[in-house]
Amino acid sequence: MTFSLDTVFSALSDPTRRAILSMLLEDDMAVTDVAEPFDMSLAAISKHLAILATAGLITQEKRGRVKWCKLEPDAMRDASIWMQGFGQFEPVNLDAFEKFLETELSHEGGEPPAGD
Amino acid sequence: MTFSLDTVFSALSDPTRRAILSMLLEDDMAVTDVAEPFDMSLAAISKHLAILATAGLITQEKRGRVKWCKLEPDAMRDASIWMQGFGQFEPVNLDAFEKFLETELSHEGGEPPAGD
DNA sequence: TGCATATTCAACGATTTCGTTAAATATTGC
DNA sequence: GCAATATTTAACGAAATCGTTGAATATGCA
Repeated sequence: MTFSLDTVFSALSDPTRRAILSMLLEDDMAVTDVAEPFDMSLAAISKHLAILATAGLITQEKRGRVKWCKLEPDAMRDASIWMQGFGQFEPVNLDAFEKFLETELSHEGGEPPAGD
Repeated sequence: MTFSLDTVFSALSDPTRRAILSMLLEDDMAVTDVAEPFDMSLAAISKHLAILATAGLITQEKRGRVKWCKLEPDAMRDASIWMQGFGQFEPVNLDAFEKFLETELSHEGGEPPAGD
């Protein structure tokens, strides 16, 4: 499944939504728990989550009365690649490079990425 | 100079603006020439360029009565790094890696980039 | 000086975005 | 069934976004 650069970049342009994505990096979370640290109504957070879901950046699965939010970083792939087409982002790409190698090594076996 | 993720992602969320950035990948351009392929008023394009400039994604320099627009891909650096923090976007990072090496080599002498 | 070219500014309207509050809808568990 | 919990929906308002048109403003050139 692929999502438009429009919706992905637009979703990422809001600081609340970026903060939510960072939180989900740690673990899946229920809507209420996502909302907790923000000084904003639950309804507002619910809408932010809907926007993230539309962009494909998260998925939501309802178990019982709780809706769990799960990060889907693959949705950033196209956007990330698009940006990479513009160049090299000089000094810090050394970090990116290290990270690159790191992941390459950790993947050693070359397990196939979960299909999307 | 660093620009906010808010403004960068927001600037990138519009297809017209992304198209403009792609055009500028080829060469610097005057405002009128940027506008030419679009089915939109010159004033509208002028505003899009202002948004790109505010985000740091382009710079504009007036020479005579012509304002030249220049791509500033470095402004994407922070945003790109932020995204990389979410993962590795597997297959295509090989391309990114090749590009990385390529630039490393082409920089061999280490010419200082024009200061900004 | 005066006209053409290059670009922006100002005012406007339609639409979207971001937040609010209050009410609706599930779902759980006694 | 009833109360508590989890989440969304609806209606609203303020502000931002995206485009338009028409008038300014600079600059180049004969």
